[in-house]
Amino acid sequence: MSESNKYFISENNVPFKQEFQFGLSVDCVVFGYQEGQVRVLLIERNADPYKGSWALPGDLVSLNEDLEHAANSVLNKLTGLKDIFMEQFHTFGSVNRHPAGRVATVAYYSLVKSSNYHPVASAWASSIQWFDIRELPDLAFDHKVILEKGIRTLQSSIQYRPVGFELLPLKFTLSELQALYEALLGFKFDKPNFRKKILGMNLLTPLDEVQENVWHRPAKLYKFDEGRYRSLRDVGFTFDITLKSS
Amino acid sequence: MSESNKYFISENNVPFKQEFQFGLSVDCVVFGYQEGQVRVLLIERNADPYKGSWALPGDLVSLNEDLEHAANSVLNKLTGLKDIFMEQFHTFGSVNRHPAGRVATVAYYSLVKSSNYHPVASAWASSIQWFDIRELPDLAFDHKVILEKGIRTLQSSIQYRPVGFELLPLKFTLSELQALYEALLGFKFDKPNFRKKILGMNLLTPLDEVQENVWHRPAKLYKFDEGRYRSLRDVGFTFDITLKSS
DNA sequence: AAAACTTAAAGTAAAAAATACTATAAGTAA
DNA sequence: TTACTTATAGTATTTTTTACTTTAAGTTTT
Repeated sequence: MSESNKYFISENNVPFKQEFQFGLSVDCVVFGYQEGQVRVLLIERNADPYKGSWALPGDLVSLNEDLEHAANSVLNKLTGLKDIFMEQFHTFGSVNRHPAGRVATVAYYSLVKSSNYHPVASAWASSIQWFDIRELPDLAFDHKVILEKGIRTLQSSIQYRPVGFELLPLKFTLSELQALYEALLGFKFDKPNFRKKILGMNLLTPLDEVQENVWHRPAKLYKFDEGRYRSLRDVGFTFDITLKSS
Repeated sequence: MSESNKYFISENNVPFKQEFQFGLSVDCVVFGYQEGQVRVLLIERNADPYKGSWALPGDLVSLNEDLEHAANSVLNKLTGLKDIFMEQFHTFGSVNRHPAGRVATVAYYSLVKSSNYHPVASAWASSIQWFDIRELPDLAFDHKVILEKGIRTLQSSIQYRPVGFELLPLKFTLSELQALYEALLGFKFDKPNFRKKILGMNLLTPLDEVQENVWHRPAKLYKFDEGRYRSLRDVGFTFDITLKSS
């Protein structure tokens, strides 16, 4: 490539040199939490390439579209989900990752309460399904690699900032919060110590209510202190706690 | 965009729909450490756009080139630096970030001992210079934003894994290590406690040598325990220590 | 109604770590 | 010899972590 015309622009203002023949796509790793289970949202492709395969929701970005916008609009187009906050975590750009040409993909992830969302397959998704992250099907393109990196990113992110506000009911028990952490991180904690750790963060406000309709001693209900939650999320903290012992 | 020909490929196997008119670039944020100072490597552009401006070393990726390769080869082409391990940290893809068309850029960062490297301007870099990260010039494109995100990424990364092996001389004093941490994080530690914390990690091997040619009491020299260093880097840890008190 | 069972939650003792210092040592420079 | 500078050991207090034990509050079974 000669330098002199590297940035040459054609008359209709479209660059046409070989450097401008990339495709750019976004892929969304949407994690859904419900009752101790972490799942990820996959679509079944109804378009080539990889027609019939499971894949992450994703698509090519339009030339006049920002990345964040593309991520949300693609997700909406394929699944009906709207207004989901997604965070970029990595870009995958191997030369041969896409059969139709050179396509780099920017991957986003998100963690939502799956009971709040009811995805509906549309566009070139013939079906759509939550999969337990421990039981994944084969995936199109390099989506397996993307998804695995997404899982690692999720797990490390929750060590440095609080989770739960968007995932648990408004009022919840400490055991429910513990189950959430255990599902996300994949291991168990000692119950009394988990309680002390969490309570010591001043993150929770105890309520004057207890569980109902349970066949054992009802647990006290808590809610998040929203101000404290936000400040911890922004400042960050370190969640390190002993593993299982019970 | 109609679905039927979304992945249509022309006869010479080049996709030509509007989705394949992106440019993709890489930009390198190379941090250099030397004697308590953290600097970043910038080039002065000798090509349009932004000719004459300071910028991060970076360029468009070729169609048949992987991202990591592009990052290293661009850096080498512009600065002469070779074999620098760089880590991807974010992709910037605003619609109008590049005047020549739609270009998304994948940003990489690295941290090296600057005395080991002697960058030489070449290709479309008319000059090259290390800048103290606290005194940055105006930058081309959105490089200021990229660089600032790079600094934040660097600072948070060193809280979760050890640094220093590649940045300090083979034999170093605890004060030199402390100066490194203070420069990277931007604040001071209590000296005795820093020593205890670091020594308690079993990361350092004490040597039977002391500093020479200093006009005060010579400090003991240490080296990194390479095995321990690697395992801490892989497993991760949390470096949290009290701020200044001296 | 008592006993068995299940989960919640408080408490506690020991160990480890963090914190804020003080004191001392080992050199150079005046 | 004295002042000065930096290194480094030490220490006492507080805080946190860890690994438990005990007690409480309910339901279900007998």
